[in-house]
Amino acid sequence: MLVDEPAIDREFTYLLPPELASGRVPVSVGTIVRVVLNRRRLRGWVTELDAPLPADLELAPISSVVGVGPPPHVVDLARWAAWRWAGTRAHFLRTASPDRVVKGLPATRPVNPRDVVPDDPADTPEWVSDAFGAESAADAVARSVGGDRLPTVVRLGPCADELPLVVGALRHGRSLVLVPTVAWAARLSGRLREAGVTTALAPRDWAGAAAAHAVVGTRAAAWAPCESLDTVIVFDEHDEAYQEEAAPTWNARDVGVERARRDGARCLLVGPMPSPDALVLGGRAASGPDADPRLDADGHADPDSLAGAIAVAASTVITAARPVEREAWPRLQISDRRHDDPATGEWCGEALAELLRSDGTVVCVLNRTGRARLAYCASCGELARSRTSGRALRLERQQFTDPDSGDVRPAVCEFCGAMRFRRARVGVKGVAEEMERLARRPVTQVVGEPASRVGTGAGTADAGAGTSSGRRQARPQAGQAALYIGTEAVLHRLHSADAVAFVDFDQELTAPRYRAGEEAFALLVRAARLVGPRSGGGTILVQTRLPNHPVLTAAAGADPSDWLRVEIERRSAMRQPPASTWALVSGAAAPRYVDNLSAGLHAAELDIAGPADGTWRIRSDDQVLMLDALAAAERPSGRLRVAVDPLRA
DNA sequence: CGGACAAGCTGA
DNA sequence: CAGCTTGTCCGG
Repeated sequence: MLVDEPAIDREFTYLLPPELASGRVPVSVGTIVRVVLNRRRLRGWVTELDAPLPADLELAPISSVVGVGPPPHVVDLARWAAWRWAGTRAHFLRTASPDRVVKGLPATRPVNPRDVVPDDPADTPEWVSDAFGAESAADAVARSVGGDRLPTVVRLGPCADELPLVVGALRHGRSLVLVPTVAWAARLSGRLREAGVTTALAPRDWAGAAAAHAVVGTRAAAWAPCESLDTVIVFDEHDEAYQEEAAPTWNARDVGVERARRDGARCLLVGPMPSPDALVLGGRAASGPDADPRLDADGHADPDSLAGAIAVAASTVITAARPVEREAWPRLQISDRRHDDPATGEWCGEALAELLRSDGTVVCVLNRTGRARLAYCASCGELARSRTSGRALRLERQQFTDPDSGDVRPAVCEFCGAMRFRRARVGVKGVAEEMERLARRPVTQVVGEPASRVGTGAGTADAGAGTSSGRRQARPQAGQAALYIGTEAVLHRLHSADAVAFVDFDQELTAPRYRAGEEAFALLVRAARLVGPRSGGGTILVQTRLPNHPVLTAAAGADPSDWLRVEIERRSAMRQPPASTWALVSGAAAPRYVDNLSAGLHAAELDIAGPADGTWRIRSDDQVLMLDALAAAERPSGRLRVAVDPLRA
């Protein structure tokens, strides 16, 4: 058995007294038990029955059987995840276990889809049938080399209804549906129940998940105790909410993909923009040393075949017809700040001013961080950016510093040759006050937790209430029109608006993070959900000095494929995830752990850099080799953090 | 992790 | 040298 103490990542053997073996809770792999280890009473999981008896050792008995735990295949999944994110099994088994004691599971009945899902193929859009229909090219490739069914990537506009896809899946059998937010999970499970589907909202209804036909939930639901899944669907698979920020930095989408692979289930990765990670998953069954059709005989990735696999996946993305996808996006209006009349204020262009004076509900987004970072040409208005990475250059004493290379060069505009630059400077408080004056109506500020009002006017901040069932609210109620300003949190707290305006989008587009473009796109997706579909007449307004940035072109045209191609090429060229696997190693024990790594078998093929700020960066183009090396290196005692492919790096 | 036990530091 | 801190080891 394994104790619930991640720092003790070792198995111990105990005796199972006959009276506990025949108790109310049957003992199997995954069962939660209580033991005494080194005078401490600890909870833990059974990992093996009839384990070999260690010689010359008096075994202690298990103290008690606590309750039902994760099923054996989930215990094994935890073993895989511990390898995949260089963590401990206990960490994942915790996530996979109920938060209260469960003494028994409801009986699993065979699923008859006709009984639980209204059969209305006439209402089923073509792209939904496509997602379940003929084997995709990627499937065919995988089968031809004897591999498993690969995930299918489905592009679904932000305002499209997800229900037909879920219903399509339920017609085939049991489904695990992952969504990024609790509100979304609650809404979807409510709709499924209304339709008569036996639904469990995981992880709250942990035991129910074992027998339900549909299991719906957020990140932790990837570990729900369901059996014999037919389909795993991940909605908004690009969403950062799926990834744990603390080490181990596991991602629920990836767990879902692996789970589907192990169950032989269909896997749909759905979202307005297929993430580069999803395309890699769709192109290779990234599933450890066991079986991977894209790996050579020694289990290592061939970069050429990986690139080919990504290309196959990209070309087999399932999409709705163009007009349908366009309808699922609101209009995107780009306000080019390079030539805007500065008389309307440093932060506010003509288009935004007009929007503020309108009588609709307008949500303004302004991330206050790094506000003094951007510099733009005083004569032509172009933003100063690195030619290689597109990141914003920092202006100091008439000189530019490239955040990547550290190169310093004189501040000369690459577009017009002028030598005078201004700093883009916007503070949220000042903007809120000026905005109120400009709009002649109260502005509600949404930053941290509760919404607070600025100024004196009335105006209610009915944020975060969320509807628990029914369709996403598309339009605000009459008379509720209001003006909001906030950090991106405002997009999570409100659920509908006539317009969303990004006061300074360049900050998102040029942020010094390799996922900046993806994150910027994700913001536009959130905004689109507030505003509603194209026919609703709502608008996303983006103030920018980069009006031709591919992220903006993608959202404006409701087609992210061109941008995605560029993004994947850049990630490959710069050896960023998912083209390369990274691990950040820090903590007091980090120096000794890195020593062990460099002394290991494949050290020559690892790119070890650091320490910078006490953190080492390990990198390899070969994920399997890298993760094997991380697992093989002995972990010295003391604090050690290993973050595999963290979001911010 | 946290209890045990050993080795090191301190103060009257 | 008792009393306390700090460090290392190890668990069934």
